[in-house]
Amino acid sequence: MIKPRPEMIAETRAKLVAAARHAFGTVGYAQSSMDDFTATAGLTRGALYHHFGDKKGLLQAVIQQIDAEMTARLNRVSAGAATRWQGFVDECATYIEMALEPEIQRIMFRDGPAVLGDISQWPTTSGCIVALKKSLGQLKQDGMIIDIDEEVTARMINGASSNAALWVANSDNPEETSKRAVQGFRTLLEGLRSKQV
Amino acid sequence: MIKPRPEMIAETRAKLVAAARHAFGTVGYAQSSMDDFTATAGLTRGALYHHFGDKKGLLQAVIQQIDAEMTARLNRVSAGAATRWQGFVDECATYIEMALEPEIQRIMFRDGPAVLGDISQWPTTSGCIVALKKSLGQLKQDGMIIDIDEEVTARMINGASSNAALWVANSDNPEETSKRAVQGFRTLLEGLRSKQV
DNA sequence: CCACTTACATACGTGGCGTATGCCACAAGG
DNA sequence: CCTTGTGGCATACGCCACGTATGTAAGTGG
Repeated sequence: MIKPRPEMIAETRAKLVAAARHAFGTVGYAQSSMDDFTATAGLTRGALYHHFGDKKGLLQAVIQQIDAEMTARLNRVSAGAATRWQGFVDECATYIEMALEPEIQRIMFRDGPAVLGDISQWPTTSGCIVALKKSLGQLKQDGMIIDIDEEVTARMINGASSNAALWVANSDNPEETSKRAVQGFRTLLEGLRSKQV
Repeated sequence: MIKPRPEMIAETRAKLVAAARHAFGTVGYAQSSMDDFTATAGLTRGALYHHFGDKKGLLQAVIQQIDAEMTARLNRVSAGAATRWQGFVDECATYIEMALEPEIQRIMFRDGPAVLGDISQWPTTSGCIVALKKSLGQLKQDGMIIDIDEEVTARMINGASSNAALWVANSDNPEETSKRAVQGFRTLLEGLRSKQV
């Protein structure tokens, strides 16, 4: 019944990440007291410093977890679409939808960049950016889209969607505004398609 | 020789804003000690709390100042272009260039949103967004661009350029990367033009 | 000239962070 | 077994930064 040692450690780390994720996602990184959320995990800051070095280290771990979830979700969406182009569009729409979730928005698009800097500087390169780049590369190979710089375009799509989401989430009428945003996004993406009549 | 009272006050406020702007722009908002940068302005936190309420209030004042400068710069650029479309493209390119400046990037695109939330929630609505919207509206009236949602598009351009700039600024070779970014941006904007043969 | 406000400085309390240290469980070696 | 580490985590301490409460001098209106 007694769990093996490595499992206990993993559980401790998971509990800390979960507690921090909740705190960061609700009240924000700077407003989250380490004493508080470690206590809710049944631990103290001692465990935190031991496993993650400092508050920023824990934020990185949280981000890594969320990013993995988001990447998996994006891959599922693009894989389930009829055409590659449709898959890409769906992927972008999903990206906006995800950016609407308060936890993702706060951690991935606001506090994350503010505390850790640009994504490319993060230890764990963002899987979402990679996923977008991959989709763009395939579309280019297939001749579905014009000749673009995948890296640049992926970055801009990332920025555009996160910003659009921020705007939607803070609007008076999120549902309706969301439709406007997604529609505007589709229009923007249409401009990337090949002019095949 | 003795300056009138209101002028003294304005000077005090200006000194605080300037000192905070420098501190925020170099070491970042969270890392800036109020005691430190008020001291470099020859004042104390007492003056800060009196005029700006708290640290966030001072950040708002700093942002307002920078935003005014950026808006003026954007307006100059678009006014000096040959055509409206060219003016708009130049405006966007200028936006990316501005986002490359460390002070603007840090304050306007990283710490600002992280501390104050979405721009639309800021007390002083961002003049830059308004400028972009205005340009888009005129282009639409002129029939130069397809039918788009100006608000959404302005937001996405804002997000795309700020993110692209963040990427450029942290790349190994900023000059070359900047060219790639601007070029990619132009390509994206081309997609908005009317299909007038 | 006096009451009152304004524009700041000073003083204090609190809370959060980082580090140093301590304790306990477990694992390895004799 | 006993002993000697070592890793996992808690406790204790000091520091720094923020916010507020209070003080004070200069200005302002009646």
